[in-house]
Amino acid sequence: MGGLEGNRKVGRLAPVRRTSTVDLIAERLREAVVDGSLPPGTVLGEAELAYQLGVSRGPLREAMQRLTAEGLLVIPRRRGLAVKTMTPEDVRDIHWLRATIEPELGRRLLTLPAADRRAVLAELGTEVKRMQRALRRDDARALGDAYLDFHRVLASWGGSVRLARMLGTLLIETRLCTFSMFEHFEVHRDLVPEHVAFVEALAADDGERFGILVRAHLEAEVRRLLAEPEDAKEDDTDRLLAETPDEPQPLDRLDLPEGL
Amino acid sequence: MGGLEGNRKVGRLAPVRRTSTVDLIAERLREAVVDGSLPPGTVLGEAELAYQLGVSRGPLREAMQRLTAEGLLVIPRRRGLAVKTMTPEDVRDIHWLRATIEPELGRRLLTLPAADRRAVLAELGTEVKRMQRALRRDDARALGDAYLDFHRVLASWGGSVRLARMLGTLLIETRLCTFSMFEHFEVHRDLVPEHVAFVEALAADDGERFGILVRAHLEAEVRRLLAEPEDAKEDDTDRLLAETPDEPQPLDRLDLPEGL
DNA sequence: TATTGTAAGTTTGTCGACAATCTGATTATC
DNA sequence: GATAATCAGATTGTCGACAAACTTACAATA
Repeated sequence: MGGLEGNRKVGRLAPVRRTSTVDLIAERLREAVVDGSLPPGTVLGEAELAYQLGVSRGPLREAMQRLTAEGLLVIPRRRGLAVKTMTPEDVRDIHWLRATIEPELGRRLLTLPAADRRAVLAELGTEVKRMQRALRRDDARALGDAYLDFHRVLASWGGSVRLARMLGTLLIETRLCTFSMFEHFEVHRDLVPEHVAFVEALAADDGERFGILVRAHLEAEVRRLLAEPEDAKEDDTDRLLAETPDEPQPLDRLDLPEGL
Repeated sequence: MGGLEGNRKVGRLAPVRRTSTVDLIAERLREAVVDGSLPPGTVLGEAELAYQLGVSRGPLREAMQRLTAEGLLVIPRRRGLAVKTMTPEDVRDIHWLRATIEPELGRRLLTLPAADRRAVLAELGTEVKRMQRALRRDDARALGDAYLDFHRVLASWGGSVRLARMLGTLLIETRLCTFSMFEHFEVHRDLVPEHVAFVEALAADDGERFGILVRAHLEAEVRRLLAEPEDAKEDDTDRLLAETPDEPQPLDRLDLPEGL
């Protein structure tokens, strides 16, 4: 009788979460992208990468396709894989999209039952505290991670699987924007008070104010990221990546994700 | 001098669009999904499908991963690939998302320069005419195709690559909703006047009205699709697919696309 | 009769190998 | 001296094959 307790409702076992190798590789690659071990413009050979991951090239190539569909990787012809370098246009696009999505998420959050709403606010509060601790330690990396998790919490409670997935990708792309524009993290002091204000607005049931604050934050981020538009990263890796033409692509049909 | 004319600006040749095999396969699969040759719940073996497409299993598996990331396919463990069957919850999610996105697109369209705006209206008008012709012929298939293209035009002029890509996927998913709920197309008479009204609202610069109309249309679509929630498609293919549990999945972390 | 155990068959998941292609540099020619 | 052509090297794209895992059917037992 001791030991395996808790299976009171016998028909309701939690399903076993078995994850495939491709999933593991994809997750590993995403981690590497967000933590900066694969900076934008990195061009890696498949054989080398597969060896590092301890898998064969087959599953790796499958995972690459997954990341490509998410827009985090580009696959230049016969040149392995490259982490996407975000252009100023990408920066604007990503942040504009987030500025459209996140206020909507806030609005949806406020329609949740009271218990759930308390739970969300608690989770958000936890992340803000993480941000505060990171700021005190001047740990830009930890600050950025907590920032991502804060917005991931927002996504996960939005009630839409698709939107959550999309915002999750957008957040990784946001991180790529930072890496594409600057060489490394920098501590961003305004971030914490801004997010405290976000939580306060939500706690006060003021979805309108939340939206305004979020939009202001994101616009400020765009300005900060695009402050010096020209001198940002002009090394050779970018030119290799530029094989994918960003400007002259014919605008007749950009309907579906196709390698890009 | 005859022959190859038109290269006046010599430095501005259109880049050669070379498409990889994986791209071709992925596009082919998407076509098959939208035209109904791969109905929701279809479980196909890799070898069989690869043979039909005339390729090896390698590239096919890579394309599968691409479609999986888009949410059109699910990959049950060791059971090949299955076209996603949309649940009522999916139907609501997809249409709610579209109801959030498309009004925003309309608003953005109205900020375009006059010339572009005329071009959009022209393209939209063309699609509406296609819808009208299809309706006169009682061709539900053609009507549905024109419907998709109408909204694709909307997406392509929205000024956001990411949003365009996302709406493109959402539209295919919309088609999957139809296939998941009904056995086949049905001619939908209200569709044409509704879309005429959309174009009129845009032509009148009334983004507000456009948004209201679009939301109304999408809500009506949800009601129509979920009219008979129980008797819709209860064959064995669905149960096979149900290996991916829709209800009892632990809701702790739904942050990133992982197979699902 | 229902349930469990066993076994065969089929299919996936993974790996290794081959060939086509691209890159980069070196050489020859105008 | 600069441009074009050639050649070697390396890497991707694709295919075939093997082993593990899962499914399904059948048989045995309680």
